[in-house]
Amino acid sequence: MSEVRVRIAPSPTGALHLGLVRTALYNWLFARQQGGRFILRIDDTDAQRNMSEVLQPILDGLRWLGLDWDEGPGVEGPNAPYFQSQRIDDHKAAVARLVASGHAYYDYATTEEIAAERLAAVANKEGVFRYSRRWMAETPADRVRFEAEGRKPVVRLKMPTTGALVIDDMVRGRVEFEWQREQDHVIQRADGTFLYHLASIVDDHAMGITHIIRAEEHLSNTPRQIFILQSLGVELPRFAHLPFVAEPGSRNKLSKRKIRVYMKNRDFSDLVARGNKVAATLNLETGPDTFSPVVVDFYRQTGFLPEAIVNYMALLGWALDDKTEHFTREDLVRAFSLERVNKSPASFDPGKLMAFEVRHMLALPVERRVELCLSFLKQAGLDAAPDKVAAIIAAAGDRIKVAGDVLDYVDFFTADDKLTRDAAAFAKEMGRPGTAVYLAKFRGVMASIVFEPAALEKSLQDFVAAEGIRGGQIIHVLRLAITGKTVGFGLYETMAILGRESVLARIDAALREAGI
RNA sequence: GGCCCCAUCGUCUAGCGGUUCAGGACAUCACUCUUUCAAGGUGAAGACAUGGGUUCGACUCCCAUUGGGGCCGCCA
Repeated sequence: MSEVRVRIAPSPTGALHLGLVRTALYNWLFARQQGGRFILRIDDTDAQRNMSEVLQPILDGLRWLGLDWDEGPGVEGPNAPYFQSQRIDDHKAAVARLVASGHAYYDYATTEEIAAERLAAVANKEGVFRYSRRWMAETPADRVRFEAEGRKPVVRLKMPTTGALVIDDMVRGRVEFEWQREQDHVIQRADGTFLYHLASIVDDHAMGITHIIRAEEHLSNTPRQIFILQSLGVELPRFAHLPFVAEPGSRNKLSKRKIRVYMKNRDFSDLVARGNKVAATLNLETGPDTFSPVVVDFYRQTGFLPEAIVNYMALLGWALDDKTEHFTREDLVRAFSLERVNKSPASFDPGKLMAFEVRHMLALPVERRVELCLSFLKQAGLDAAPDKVAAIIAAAGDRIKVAGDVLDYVDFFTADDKLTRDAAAFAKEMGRPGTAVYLAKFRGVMASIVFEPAALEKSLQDFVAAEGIRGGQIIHVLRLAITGKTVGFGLYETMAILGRESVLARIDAALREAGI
């Protein structure tokens, strides 16, 4: 049994799309589990410009997710080069062999002539269009004759016209195609360049790929690739065609061009809102092509945990059993199998992704969470003390779902007299009879007590009892005074984190603001 | 239009002929707890697309229909 070798072969498009992430993940898991190699090849074309600009986000995204490749850009390996555009000698040799063995031919039809045949086929309701091979050059003499007419040749596959191809797909099982439905596909253009289906399968073979695990959209293209391999007299790899990652709440393929439609999904728009909040605080670029929940960079920039995304994406089309959901990367490597990959498309559910994010975040040691949050506070220009951040994280509980959420609490670090308050809520509370007096009085009490949650709670309760009021009459105004908000975590924890000095200063500022 | 693929709660799924009036998770709803917001606790609602077979028995096997998706390029 030879070593398992799998690959992903993205074309560089400037962003790492979730669909590619899922394909990459399944390839990676399969390779790691089988002790094989995971290869990254870039299916670029000569025409592509600004290579590093369009490639870098994909490389960065894969690395961030921990999907490290054993061969490919940046690590190289024995099958270099890992860019399709640099392997044209192989493609050229393959086409030459195909022509020599009679499995491909020079075709001198013009695009207009082909179009006319296709049109006629449609008019006759023939179903499949099959090229007549009228301008096929069968002998060198034909070539000379056609060229004398000023024609330029493409190279076409001479597809079989009888029989059927049976593919034993690792996720779909037996799939059958009749050869007569297949066309004489072009594999080399008139200008000498090669087409994707030729280049891709030739590269796969040259790189010793044993399992081609890719999206379902390639299933219909498999016969022509197998024909090429068979014609070359070469061993076939196994195929596994994965279902699509679909849109939220639908079976359509997830696309980065339909963000506006997805925004109708509440979980999706919540996700975007969360990202935008972080982006606004940090002045991040929020172009729809890069800062979108369909693209991995969005998650990195808003402070998601890569392990949460990996866990969630693994379950989008695969399940171990009826209850196991929480997986670490190691768990997945151990448990994954192509046999248990589902056949039907799985729609991306932003709400469930968030649930995995929270679970993984809570499972992290506090120091690690502090570290992550600290980096966001730093990006916001705050020189926060780790102790204080740790205290905030402890008090916040699962309110900090993604590391970027810590920016909701920048008020803990702003100057005491610079705090902005929810004016309407503050005015409403201060409007209640006696409130200002209670606030001022309790300020006096706090000047001399220990600033710990338990002690603070006791003194507030004593104060409430002594004054004969209900807790709510002082608690709400106090929260508004020291945080400026009506919502937040436990009041006593909040006060303890701020410390006596800040709390007193903020109450003073609040009283001043209220004109007292 | 031809071919290929797919079909269990809103979503992700378990189920590989009988132990399932279909189990779990996310979301939803109600109640509860409560100094706010979360969280927590308790509970509820919610699915085998349809029609034929096969079988003693079908969510599970077969066929058809319907619905969804994909591929049919001198795109990748």
